Amino acid sequence: MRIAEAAAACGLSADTIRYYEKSGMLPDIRRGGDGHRRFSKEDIDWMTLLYWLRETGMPMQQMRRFTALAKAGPETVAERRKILLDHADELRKRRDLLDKCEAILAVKIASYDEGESESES
Amino acid sequence: MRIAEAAAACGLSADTIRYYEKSGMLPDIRRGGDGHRRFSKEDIDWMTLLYWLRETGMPMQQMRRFTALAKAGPETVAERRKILLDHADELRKRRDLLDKCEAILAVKIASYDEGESESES
DNA sequence: TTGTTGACTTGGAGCTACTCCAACCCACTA
DNA sequence: TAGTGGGTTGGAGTAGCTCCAAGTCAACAA
Repeated sequence: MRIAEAAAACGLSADTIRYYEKSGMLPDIRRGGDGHRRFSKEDIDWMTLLYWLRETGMPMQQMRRFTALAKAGPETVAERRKILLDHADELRKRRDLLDKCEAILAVKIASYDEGESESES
Repeated sequence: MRIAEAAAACGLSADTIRYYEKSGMLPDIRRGGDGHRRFSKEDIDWMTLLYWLRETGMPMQQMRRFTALAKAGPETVAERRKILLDHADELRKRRDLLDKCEAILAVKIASYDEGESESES
């Protein structure tokens, strides 16, 4: 699979995929005789996971660590598992944040509705 | 109120407050005779709102627009209200994203638990 | 055979939203 | 008078992309 198709499949842009490769966040990607990247099913799965991790704010440093562990072999599963568990924890915190902000916005919007042409806060 | 106290009160760092001022995202901040910024209760309220908007991913451009409207006077309340409503919508989308990612992580973690020393994906 | 097109390559510049730092100023206390 | 603790500005550095120029290569059309 070429980079354009891979990008469509995993959600990352072609530019981002190249950037992630340079930054050591991808497994070693095969090249065709033309020097172009060829992505396997496993590569796509990996990038799809990275897409979700990024989309929900995992820092690149952690993604790099995660990739390094995956490259190192199956004996690193425990640490990889912990990284994902920690991230799931982060997600819950972020959701709480969103909820709190939603409440604040609701109050602010309500103040616009009431005050209408008098409050300036 | 000086900048350190203001930072503690609104959640933004002193550096970020200065940066936001330079970038036109704050109302005009008073200065004391020493040239130092003095923040009013209203300034703090404004920055606290910005803190939440940023924390939940509102782009600076939109915050600038929002500030410009607030400076322009009460006849802009309708548009300000719309900005906040739109952002509340964004928050809901982001929460859906978080939920989806949590589900994906759960599957991945489960695969680590089962495969334990055989799956490599 | 010779363009032309289209997908890819690399390296590097530009962007957002900070964050940190150097160099400086001023008020106050010991 | 020296030191400390606040603040000031301007500018450099960072993360994580995103875009672009210049080039390569394969395939197809005239």
